[in-house]
Amino acid sequence: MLPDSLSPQLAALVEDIPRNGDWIYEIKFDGYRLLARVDGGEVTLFTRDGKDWTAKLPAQADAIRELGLENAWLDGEIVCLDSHDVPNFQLLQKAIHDHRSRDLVYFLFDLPFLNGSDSRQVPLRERRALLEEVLSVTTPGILRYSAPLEQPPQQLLDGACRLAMEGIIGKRIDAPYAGTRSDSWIKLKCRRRQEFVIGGYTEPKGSRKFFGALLLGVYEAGRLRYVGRVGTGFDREVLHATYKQLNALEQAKNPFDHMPPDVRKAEVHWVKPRLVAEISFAEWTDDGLLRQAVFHGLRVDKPATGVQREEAILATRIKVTHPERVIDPAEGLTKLDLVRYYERIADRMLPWLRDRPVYLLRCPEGVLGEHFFQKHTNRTFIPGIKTLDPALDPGHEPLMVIDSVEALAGAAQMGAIELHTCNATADRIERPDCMVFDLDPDPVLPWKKVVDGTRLLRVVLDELGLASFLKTSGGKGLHVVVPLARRHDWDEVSAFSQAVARHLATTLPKHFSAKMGEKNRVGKIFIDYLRNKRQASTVAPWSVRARPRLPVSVPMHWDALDGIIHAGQWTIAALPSLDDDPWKDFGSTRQTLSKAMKKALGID
DNA sequence: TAGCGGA
DNA sequence: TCCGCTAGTACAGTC
DNA sequence: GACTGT
Ligand SMILES: [Mn+2]
Ligand SMILES: [Mn+2]
Repeated sequence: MLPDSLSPQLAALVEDIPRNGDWIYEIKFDGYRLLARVDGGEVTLFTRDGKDWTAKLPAQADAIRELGLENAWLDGEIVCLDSHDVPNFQLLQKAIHDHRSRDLVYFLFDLPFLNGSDSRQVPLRERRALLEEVLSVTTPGILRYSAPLEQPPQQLLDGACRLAMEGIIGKRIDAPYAGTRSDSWIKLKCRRRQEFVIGGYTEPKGSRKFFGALLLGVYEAGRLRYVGRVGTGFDREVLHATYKQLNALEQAKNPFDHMPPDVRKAEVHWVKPRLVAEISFAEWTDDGLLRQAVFHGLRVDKPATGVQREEAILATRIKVTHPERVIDPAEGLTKLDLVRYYERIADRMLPWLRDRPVYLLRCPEGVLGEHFFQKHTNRTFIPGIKTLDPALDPGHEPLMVIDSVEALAGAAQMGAIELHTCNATADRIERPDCMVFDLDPDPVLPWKKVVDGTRLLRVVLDELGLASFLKTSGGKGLHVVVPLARRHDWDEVSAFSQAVARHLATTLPKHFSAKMGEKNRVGKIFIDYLRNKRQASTVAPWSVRARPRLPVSVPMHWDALDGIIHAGQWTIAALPSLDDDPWKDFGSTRQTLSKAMKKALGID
């Protein structure tokens, strides 16, 4: 009997090409795994986790139907081939977004059920013969048979890596179809390789001479971050030569920004972070550490301070149209300048963007041209952008999330100069995780008054017991942000912020207004608490503003407040030092709005 | 900006 | 293939 | 009820 669902066989990750057994090899498709269920005339397409994608891929469903099978389960991968016939994941995402299923190719590689019989127990060799026969009635186009590659596996792997593909898949020709991860299917991944700074070494153990492992790091925002150790890849001679160089650089102080978690103080020697090592490794772990690092030599030609984590994403740099278009006539800044800024600032900015809806202020003709605000994906496709469950904003296209350099630069390519974020994360959208006070001064108010007013707001928040963080707006005023535990709902946070604004406007009516509108803030600062409404948003930290000179909203230390001379003081061309992060404690500050605070503000 | 329909 | 057209937020607050 | 600022 034909099952309603089928769990696909997955490949186990292995390090080495197997020596025993009969294997066939295929390229590791850069696409989505797709299973097809045929029952009479009815075809359903399922993703690896069982989502029904039939409606997204009508051309493939039709093509399968035309095979005229009584019933079957077919297994394969849906891909989009680029102009060189190489599967390209980005093109695939775009084609699916655009509903262009005709441009996609469904490579089929297995046939676990056919015409009433369960072929999962028959050897792969026979299943593939059946599959080839089934597909012989159609000319290869939308459906193709994934023919095994003919060269020896090592050659295949080398070739795949040269083409920047992920690796290759091996399958045992005599094995049944396992509905789980199994070692009869293996994946051989391309190893990664880059340079790292040596920040220390450990004592040798046993018969090992000179040192045990090198402690490696990369620079991130001016600090050396530990990424793991490497203890293999050197012969005795290299070991000795490296040791001599390390010895000369020994110092008492740990050069990393944190103590490496996996080394004991007693066994470690720190060195000045000057030496650069070439390392290959299997992959980055989710914690940002190296897996299976191997030493390949010292690099004498590279300065250590330039060593950073190299992202595979850099290979897929987005295409910038009209790079020379001047988007800011005041300074002659171009669209390419904007894209480069966002690429450069991504590491700093992404933590404030990931996990929450982002809204774009798009200015395709630059800061002086018409602009519009975009909350939903609509027709725009930005490579790498994530979409949220449409249920978060019913009756609309999905909301967007940016969590990669690629998507950030892609947004800029789409003419998005400003990025605004929601005060809540997508997973708990009804519980804001911060409260924003947007200080909007009368434009003619002397700057000193703005600084004084901002300090007064801080004092009030301090007295309530709330820590707050400061940033420039990039426009006329400053922003003060209070991190919150995700406990209160929008109405509560909004009412609280309004009460704070009212309190200041009541006690210091010469300085503050709690009412919107130009007339209400003559000679004063309007404390805009309306940023705390459910559908409102605030310009994100590190966002550029769509104003002359392209100013940036920059996070600041409170004790730097007096040094600020203008809210638009920093621009994409002139940023403060990024060495330290003034908001580094933001994430660990979780505060609740207590009864006592509300009482102090007179909220019932 | 880019998708679309029409020329 | 080229060209012109068009969509793209949601509020509270103020007057 | 229209208009405004964000
Ligand atoms: Mn403002
Ligand atoms: Mn405002």
